[in-house]
Amino acid sequence: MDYRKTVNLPRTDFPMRANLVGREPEILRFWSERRTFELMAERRSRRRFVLHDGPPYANGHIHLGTAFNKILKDMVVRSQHKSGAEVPFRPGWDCHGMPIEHQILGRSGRRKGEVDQKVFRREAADYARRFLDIQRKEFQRLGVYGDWSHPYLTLAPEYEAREVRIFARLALDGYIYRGKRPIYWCCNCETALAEAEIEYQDLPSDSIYLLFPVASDPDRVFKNPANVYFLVWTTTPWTLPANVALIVHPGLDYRLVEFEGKELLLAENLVETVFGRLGKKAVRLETRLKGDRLTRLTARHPFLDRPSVVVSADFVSAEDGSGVVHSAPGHGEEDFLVGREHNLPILSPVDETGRFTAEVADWAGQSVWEANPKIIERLRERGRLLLAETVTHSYPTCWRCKKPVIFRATEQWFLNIDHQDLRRRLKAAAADISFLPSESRNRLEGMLETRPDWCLSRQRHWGVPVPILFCRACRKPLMEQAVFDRVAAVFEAEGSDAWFEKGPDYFVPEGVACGCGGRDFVQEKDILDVWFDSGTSWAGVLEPDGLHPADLYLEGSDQHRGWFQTSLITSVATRGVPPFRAVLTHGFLVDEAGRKMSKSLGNVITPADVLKEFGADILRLWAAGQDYRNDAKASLSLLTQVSGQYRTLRNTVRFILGNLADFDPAADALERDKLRPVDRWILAELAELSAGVVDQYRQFSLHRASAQLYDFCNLTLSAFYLDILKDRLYTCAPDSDARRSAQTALYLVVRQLINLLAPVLVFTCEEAWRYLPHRPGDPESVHLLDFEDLDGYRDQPLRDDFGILLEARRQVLREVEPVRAQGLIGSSLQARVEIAAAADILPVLRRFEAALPELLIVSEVILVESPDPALTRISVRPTAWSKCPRCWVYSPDLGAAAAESEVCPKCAQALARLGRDGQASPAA
RNA sequence: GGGCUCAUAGCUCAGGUGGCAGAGCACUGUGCUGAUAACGCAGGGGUCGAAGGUUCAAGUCCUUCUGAGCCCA
Repeated sequence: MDYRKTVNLPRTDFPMRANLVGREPEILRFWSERRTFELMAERRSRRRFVLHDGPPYANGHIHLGTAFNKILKDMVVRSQHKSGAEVPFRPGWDCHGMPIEHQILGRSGRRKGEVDQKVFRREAADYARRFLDIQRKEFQRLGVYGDWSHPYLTLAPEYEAREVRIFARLALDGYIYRGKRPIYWCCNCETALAEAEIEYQDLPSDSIYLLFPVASDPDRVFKNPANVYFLVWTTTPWTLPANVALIVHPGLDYRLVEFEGKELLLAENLVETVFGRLGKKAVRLETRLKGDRLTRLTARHPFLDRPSVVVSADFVSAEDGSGVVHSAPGHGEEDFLVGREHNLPILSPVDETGRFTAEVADWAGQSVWEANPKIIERLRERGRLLLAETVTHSYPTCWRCKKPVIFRATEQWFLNIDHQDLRRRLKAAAADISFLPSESRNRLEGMLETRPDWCLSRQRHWGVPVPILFCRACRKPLMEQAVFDRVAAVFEAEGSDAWFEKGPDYFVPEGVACGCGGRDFVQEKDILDVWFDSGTSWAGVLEPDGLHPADLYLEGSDQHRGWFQTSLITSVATRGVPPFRAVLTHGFLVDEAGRKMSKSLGNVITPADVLKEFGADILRLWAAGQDYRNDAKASLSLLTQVSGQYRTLRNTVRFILGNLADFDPAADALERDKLRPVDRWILAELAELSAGVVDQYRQFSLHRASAQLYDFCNLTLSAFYLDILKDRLYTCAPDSDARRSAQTALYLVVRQLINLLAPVLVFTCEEAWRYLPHRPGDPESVHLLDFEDLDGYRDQPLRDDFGILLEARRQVLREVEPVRAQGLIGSSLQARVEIAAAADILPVLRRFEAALPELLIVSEVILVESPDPALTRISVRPTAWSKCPRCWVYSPDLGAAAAESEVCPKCAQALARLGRDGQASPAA
């Protein structure tokens, strides 16, 4: 007889093959039709969790890094939602700034000065909106939850108005000043750059050693000052026309050496290095003195008729150059600070295109790069050059055009980072923020410690204008509440384009006049740094909805110097509190070898590639698996590895669903105390897992949560629990307590698995949810279901017992293997196992003796006390019993139940219960 | 040059307060054929980046070095 029809084999329509590429769009349509995200957003709760979306730049398609960031946010948001929180999540876009301006100028071949700003701004806005739409669709395709119909845009009128109000608050409180100081300047883009807009590259530079003759020596530190020269090192010859000082290190030893008739002064410990480079010998003279004894000296400029005073500063390196550096306060941050301390003039004879102005008569109109070799040549002619060579070192470049930038002193608007002790308040605020990983606190604090004032102005077209009016008569800026209010009100009603379309009178309320009595004003032309746009998003987005401060900001680690910092500054300065309670940073995207992804290396993977090849859930599972303290590694082979893990998860779910085809949780579930021990045990394990995973989610530890879930499916379920359950599920009568006990446990297991995995595998879990037998009142989407509490199933004593049983099982399995290798048995059911148990485990084995064949998947187990109480011995041989043709377990009692029967007693009972036709007929 | 971080199996990573090197993937062998483009079992594979030190005992603590990454100059 064919007994196959009498056993309860798994049945489900949940497909083994995922076909994510085809199925995910269908599920997206389902969410859209059923308004699933809206229903999620409608949840109201005592606990609110605000993750504020850092706005990606509305330019180009999303890349894998953007996708990674958004998926991490989504998993955090969704797990918070399932933990019972109310989670408003409003995605946003950064719409102003250089990248868009660059694009639009580039494709029309125009330069900055050749466009009509009003028309240009309209084009830029269209461009930003177009890419916002593209990126929105791309994010949605990844299954990311959010209020996609109402994203925030930094170009929205109400956003701009709130930004202006923050600027106004800062200005009225005295944080904003206009000043001349050196800033990063891109000669190609003709604009100031913020620190966050700088990229470092290895580039060759001139490296020259030159001579500054001593001009005066009031303390007579030299015997023959007229023949003494400072030996000076620099890598930027073009800054020499702006030289006003030489800087020495106060604590360093300086030595006079004789070379070709001249006496040269340089750091003692660098003498060998310098003259070694030159390949010449220098003779050390007796004179030797500390740097601080040099500071009353004056030197003479090597080719201009100008003195160069000698000052000291700690930053002078004792390892590079000569220990004497030339200082041009208009061309360097440190030089500027030293210059300010000594009241030195700030010369900056370079225009916005990087050409010398008329102040530098000899090279006026030439770019600083063209002038470099000519300046070197001039030094040579004057006999002031000792050595010229080329070095390669890391040099700041523009993030947009990749050209080297220069330091250039110009009039700019700044935020004074030390006003009212702001720097200290920022650091104090950082102490109250929680950082993940914790190292990032150091990093942010270190940057706050040393950061210069924030240069807020940009000489560009596409941005929010610096909302300042100057008095035409006295040139003083008009900083008054009434004026700022008016500007903000106009922006709110008309957008910031009004600034460029309307005259100054439009923004000056009736009766307002300058302190000098002037009533005639001109508008500032510069726009605000785009980082000021996004740095005030807490005011533009969170505050209006009462969501400031946010619970979490979650961005790549580059935002330490970007968004985290700019947001912190504006919020602490104007509100006294940070805009976030916690900061989570993740690493950058690299390939398998840890290299940065780049077109030239050909190792770039795009989200579109992954979607086409694998599906969004695979990308999400990959993202969940990344430990965000390290860089995120992505490659084809790593993604293939991830899809293998996905298959394991999917198959586990599918197998369980198949065994629940005839199970109605409302009618068929058994009470906990009616369950078999192993079923109670798996629920105890499940309860433990759930608590662990929910806790990991709470700590945003996604990679641990996903690893725990995977291990549970793979090790606890697939390799053990599901394997031993098959006999009971397949061969017991469908409605027997033995089978219902297993199904009761399986139901809770798979329901919980689907739910716990749902923040990661948003599509697959939604799909699986449709195949799960439902309880009355279940929501139609798994994403509307909260995490369910299983603490009632915890049972540590039982887990301890199973710890012993599972260890014994491992030993048995190992012993089965050689018997199999000898060809004595195939299936483990052919085995007879004799366990001589050690004293410490014997009582537990005895207690579970009846279940041992099931747990070991063997037919016969003989348990005895070991002669050596310290040692468990296991022996395996083929059983002498016969195979039951229905359940395949070997039995001594085949046919005992009835004369015509050939099956074992257990099967006979099941068949009797099934009825005459013997048809297993699950009531599906 | 400064700050921070990392280095454990071919790959991805676990290894609070020092106590016999772990898991998954991959690989090899094998069983089952009632999870079958599945599932089970077993196995090989590591001088824990290098060198010193503390200790009865170091992947773990200390020092130095090497290499890599990020940020800053």
